[in-house]
Amino acid sequence: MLSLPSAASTDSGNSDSLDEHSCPHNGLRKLCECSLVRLLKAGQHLFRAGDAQLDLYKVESGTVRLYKNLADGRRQVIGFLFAGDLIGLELQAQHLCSAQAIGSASLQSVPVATVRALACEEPGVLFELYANLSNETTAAQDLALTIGRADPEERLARFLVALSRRNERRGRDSSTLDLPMPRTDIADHLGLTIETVSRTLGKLVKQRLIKVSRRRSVQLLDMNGLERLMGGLRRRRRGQKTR
Amino acid sequence: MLSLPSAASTDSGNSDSLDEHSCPHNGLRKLCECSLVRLLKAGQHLFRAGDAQLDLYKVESGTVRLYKNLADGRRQVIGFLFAGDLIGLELQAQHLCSAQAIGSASLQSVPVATVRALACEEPGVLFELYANLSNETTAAQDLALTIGRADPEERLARFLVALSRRNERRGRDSSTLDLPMPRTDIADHLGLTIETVSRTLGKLVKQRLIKVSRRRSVQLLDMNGLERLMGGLRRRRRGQKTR
DNA sequence: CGATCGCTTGAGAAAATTCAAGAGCAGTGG
DNA sequence: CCACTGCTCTTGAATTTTCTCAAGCGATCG
Repeated sequence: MLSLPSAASTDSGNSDSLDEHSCPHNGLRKLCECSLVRLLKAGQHLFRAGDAQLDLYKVESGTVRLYKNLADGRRQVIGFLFAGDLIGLELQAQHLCSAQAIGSASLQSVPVATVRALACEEPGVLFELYANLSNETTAAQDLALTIGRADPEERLARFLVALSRRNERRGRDSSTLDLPMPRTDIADHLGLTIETVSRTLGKLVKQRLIKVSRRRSVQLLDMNGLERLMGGLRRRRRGQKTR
Repeated sequence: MLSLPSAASTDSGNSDSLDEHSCPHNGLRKLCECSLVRLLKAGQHLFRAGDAQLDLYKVESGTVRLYKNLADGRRQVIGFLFAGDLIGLELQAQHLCSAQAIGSASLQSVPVATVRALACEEPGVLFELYANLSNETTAAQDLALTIGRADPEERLARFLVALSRRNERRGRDSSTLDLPMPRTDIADHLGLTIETVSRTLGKLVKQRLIKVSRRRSVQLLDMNGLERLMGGLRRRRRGQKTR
């Protein structure tokens, strides 16, 4: 009864660093039926960390960034959510991340109480939410791997390939990426500075792995090369142990 | 009906960077009743990334590390699991992390099929698993913040405070920590090298924030100081923007 | 007691950040 | 249509941080 994603690719770096949800079927459609629409302008917050969680959201259009802050303002972008993605799956009493629109966005919202009620009477709904939350967990863990152990080139490769795979799953062109977010967001997502992001993108261009047009559009020219980078077969330096 | 953790502390760095699960009540107890016990020796794997997920586990004793690898062996430790923690909540077809015992450990295991069956007939079970998975997600996101935006001193502080809060929740002494994992694990968890971990612990000692005994036992001498560090009120350098 | 393993410490090297311009693009209004 | 202005992004040079490499130390175990 539990519909589990058969995705489960081979090894490291397989899953999306962006929260990814397949098109809702059965149960989730029902949820959408009782939803209200919420429109956000560029930069507007959907909610902030610490706010009570009142609703579960689904992105209809636009892009939303999820992020956390340290007390002095340093920011970690946890993920970018696109059309079809669910926000607020944690169902905690209070939000632990902030969610903010990049450009203008529209979302559907369903009160958490409604979600719970529906989940109680229809187990399929809860199963689907569970599967989605599970993907979110995986994405966050992959992000930790990316940030914790990959160098800037690898981080960018992982980020771009993740976006590409996402496109693929949605049946869109996997080699043409639109980056709706500014470089600051990419930097804060990958644990780098904007300068390093810029320079590193430059390196990828020089290696003919990608092509960047008008700053926000990226062509992936060499998928194999990017995936090799992403996997982390680092040209090893001096004596590096292979465990 | 959904029993949500009322935890939800104020802001950043609130939640545990270690997967934390309150004592199972109601539903989960039932799961435990149909469990088998599995014993692991030091260093033995419970499963590896890519293995089919057959069971859901609960740590009975000992410590387990969850980790991911890049292709060349670089490792990111996602978290440490202690007695009471659940492993395998993602319920994906295949494991996406590896799980390995640190020292010897014992675990209870329940076949995933059994979990699903129980979850179908008893919604409370699924709700509890959901809440636990939600905590795991939060932990992974916090880890991303830690690794992505905190300096080594802050990372260690966050790590130690997380362990302390965990102890507190379990009703144990929150200022005496036992670190069952070697420095390599801490380094791979926090995105540092063992040398940096060692030096940074030294700094914390010199600041009288902690005391280290016999390498694996840590006394937290100044909780406020540690929490200040953890929050990230960084002595700001030159002109740092405050957003 | 010597060996091994885990950890610490130091010195030098590499990498990413910081600071400071400068370039490219978009939108505005003359 | 074209300056003008503001913003984002890129590039360069210097600095800082962390990593790397290499010992050294201290326990624990045959």
